[in-house]
Amino acid sequence: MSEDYKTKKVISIGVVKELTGLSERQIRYNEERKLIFPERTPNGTRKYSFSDIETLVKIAEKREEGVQSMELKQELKKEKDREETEAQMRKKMIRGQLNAHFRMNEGR
Amino acid sequence: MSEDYKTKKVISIGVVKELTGLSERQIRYNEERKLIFPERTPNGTRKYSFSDIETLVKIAEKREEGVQSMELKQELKKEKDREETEAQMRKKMIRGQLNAHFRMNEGR
DNA sequence: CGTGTAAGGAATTCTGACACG
DNA sequence: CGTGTAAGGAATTCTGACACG
Repeated sequence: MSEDYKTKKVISIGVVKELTGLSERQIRYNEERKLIFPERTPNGTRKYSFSDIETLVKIAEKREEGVQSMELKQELKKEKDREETEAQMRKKMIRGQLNAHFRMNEGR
Repeated sequence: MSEDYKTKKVISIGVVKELTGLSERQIRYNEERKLIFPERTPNGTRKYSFSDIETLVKIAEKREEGVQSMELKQELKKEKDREETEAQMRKKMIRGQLNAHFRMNEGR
């Protein structure tokens, strides 16, 4: 529980730089544009997750194709919405199965 | 591939301190005793994985019970050996299934 | 054995700004 | 728009050592 290695914000900008090949400037710029949302330690140091790193790589690829921040933001939002919809679907499916299960046992 | 969030060494000692509640001294001491193996950045900063953090927590619990480093080391080694044995078993099982599969199709 | 601490240095990260295009 | 850079400050991390028990 609460041990989601992929989304936990524990990585400092130096490591993100290594892992993505981007400059600190580029990484911070994507935050300024509201494309990623690192957390801050009490003293203000940014902390990123592996998920953030993946997003940064995707963004960098798109940018090379000439895609601008506004469009990137909308693409990311769409992606997020889609993921949330899928999560909802899974929940409903589980609920449905549970209901089916209990109906099945009602005849006891 | 190569995206194992749990074992990738990307976390600095400050974050490890937060996540485990241990002091830097305690964290470094466990390395000195060869119980954990952080990597180093080019300039010498230690980098830990989520897996290291879990190990540290386990060690801390044992230590409170009075277990010493030598014993801890042997326990950890046993654990590691067991995991490796399990990995071997899985490989063998897969190989066995593949063999069975091909034998089945030999009759064609 | 395991842990705290003061010491001094080296590397990291942060912000706001100017620059280029 | 996206990115580089110099500037100055604040916080992090490192090592080797002395201390206590």
